Amino acid sequence: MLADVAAEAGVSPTTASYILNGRADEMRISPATVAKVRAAVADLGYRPNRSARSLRTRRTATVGLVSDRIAGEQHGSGMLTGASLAARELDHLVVMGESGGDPELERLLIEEMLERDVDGVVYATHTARTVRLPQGLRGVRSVLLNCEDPDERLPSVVPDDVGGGHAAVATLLAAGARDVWVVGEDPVPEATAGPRRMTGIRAELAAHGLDISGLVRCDWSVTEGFEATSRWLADGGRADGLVCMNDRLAMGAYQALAEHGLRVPEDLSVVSFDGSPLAGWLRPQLTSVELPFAELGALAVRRLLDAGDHGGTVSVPMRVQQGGSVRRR
Amino acid sequence: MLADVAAEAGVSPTTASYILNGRADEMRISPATVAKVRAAVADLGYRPNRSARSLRTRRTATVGLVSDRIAGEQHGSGMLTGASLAARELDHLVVMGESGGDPELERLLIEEMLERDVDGVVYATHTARTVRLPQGLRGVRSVLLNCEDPDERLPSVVPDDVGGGHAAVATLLAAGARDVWVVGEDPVPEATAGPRRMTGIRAELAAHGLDISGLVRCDWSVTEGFEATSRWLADGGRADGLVCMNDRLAMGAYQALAEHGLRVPEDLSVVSFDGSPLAGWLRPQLTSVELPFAELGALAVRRLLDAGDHGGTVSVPMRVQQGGSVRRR
DNA sequence: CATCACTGCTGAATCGAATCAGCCGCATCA
DNA sequence: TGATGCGGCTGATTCGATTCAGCAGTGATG
Repeated sequence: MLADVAAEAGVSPTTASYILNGRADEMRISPATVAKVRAAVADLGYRPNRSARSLRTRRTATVGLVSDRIAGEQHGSGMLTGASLAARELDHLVVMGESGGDPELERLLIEEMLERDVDGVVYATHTARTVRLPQGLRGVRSVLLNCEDPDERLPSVVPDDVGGGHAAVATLLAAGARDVWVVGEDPVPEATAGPRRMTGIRAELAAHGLDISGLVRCDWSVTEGFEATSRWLADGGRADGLVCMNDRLAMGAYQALAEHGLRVPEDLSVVSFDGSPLAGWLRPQLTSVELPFAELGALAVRRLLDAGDHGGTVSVPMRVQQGGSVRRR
Repeated sequence: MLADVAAEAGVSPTTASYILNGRADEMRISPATVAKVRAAVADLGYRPNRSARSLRTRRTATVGLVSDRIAGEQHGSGMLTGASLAARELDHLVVMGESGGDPELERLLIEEMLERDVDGVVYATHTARTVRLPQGLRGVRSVLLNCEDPDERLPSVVPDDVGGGHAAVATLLAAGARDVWVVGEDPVPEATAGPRRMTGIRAELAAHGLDISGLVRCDWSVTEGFEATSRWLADGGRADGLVCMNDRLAMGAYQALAEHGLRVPEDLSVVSFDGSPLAGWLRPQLTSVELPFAELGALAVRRLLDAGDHGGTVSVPMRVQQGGSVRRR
């Protein structure tokens, strides 16, 4: 313990404490004494007891991360990776809990985290959406991850879906596409990804004097993507560029296109959103606008621990992950 | 704080403490007093300060979970979900850290967890394999998750890959397959999934007087699956049943089969391992022997917190997740 | 030469629980 | 009647740090 270090160095625990907390200069401790204490620390392999420290300081060098199911789902778990790494860089650890969407479990998790004096809480959702900050987090330092609360001015970290929409269309236009259809429509009212991507898509087309040629309505699953695209093709649907709202949808669309004898990218170009591993598994590999999950998670933790952060939403750019689904010119 | 509760109830903090720690009977505290204290607790909304408690008891109601990259990869993150839920059920929280495979980062994470007095550490790997327990965990209560240390008799939780191999082949045999090929071969010497699955596969075939007809060698990626299977088909390869070592490989095999005009399951049946979401995305949906990640994670935490656990490996059964890739008879 | 400021350090209290070693009063027993 | 036991509770210490208030010694200042 600290007392042993102090004894070994021949100083008081107070002095040792100041030195270990980087307050040596402030407290005018002589370099000689500092050296003695550091030597003692190294000698004894001293490691502070975090519980004791937390008891006094009410800080634990720990951040909470509550989510609905970001670990459970395939891709979004990158947010955890990013959060974990960023926390480590700032000498913190992540305490995580998954509610699976159950509000009561969520309440319990938050309560347990606060009991353990986490220095702040990241509240994350698997799907980009609007949320209401849980009661238990009111007054608690927190950052929203992949979601926003329109009623509160909270720090919030989300992907830049509008910019992503621009990028997706820009990729198609650069390949010469002029007849662009969109596949997928977000059915959940709170979800933000769909509408924002659509905003970007339309704006980028408008900048070239175009608009979308049409919308193939379906939700964001492989089977829906397949069926909706099949129906569209069966009805004589045609396009030279397809924007799919996510990679799974695109996979379904690929299946439908193949069944109708259409080749990607020779007959039409396809771009989608997510940049998930799936994009790299399809043939041809899918050009997809990447959700920067790890960055989102890391930024959320950094903002949480940045005392100077003054709230508001930060949108992280989405980059185009090149595949082979857009025709080269 | 506890002192307030005691004051409100008109008893000493000692008494209140005993009651809240379930030692009322042992300490012969009268029911009347217990009731008073409980009322005061409810009244004041008392929540114990965990740091203070930890300082005395050296327990934090927290478990560490260090992994290489189980969050980072798509499917295995289910282990986190399971661990989180099991921890909650036992009134614990999970402190997680991802090393990304970097031994130095792993060391740091473990050190930080121990400093924070986690009650134990789950050491998890993304890929089922043998490992050596990290130095920092020697003498620390720990459970291996999805890995085993052959040199130590540690509690370890892994999927039953041998049983999975049996199940995969049983499914094919039940569909009438007699000419069974295996696609995929584990190139990493420490990996255990491949060899064990192969053991089960051969044993189940042997039980029916058969053996595998051949092995299509490749590592476990979509592109390798595609290329290796394509080569095999080009060389005149034929089978009525294909066992793919994982779902990604199977996806590659699907692509190759389609290119060669072979239909699943009409021309041959396919089973694979993982039971990942991908299996449900393929057409036809893939019959796959599921890796029970959530169960594995949950069991690891339960064993970690079970003082009566005496070590040794527990293999969790792998169930067949039915798709449409095996011919019905 | 008294006052003052400054340097370099320390003693003691504090955070909020857990827990050991009793203590008081009353019934029982020889 | 005095010893003994037990039911029901409490005082004081402890866990290991942080931190406030303050105290010697020294040199400068008026």
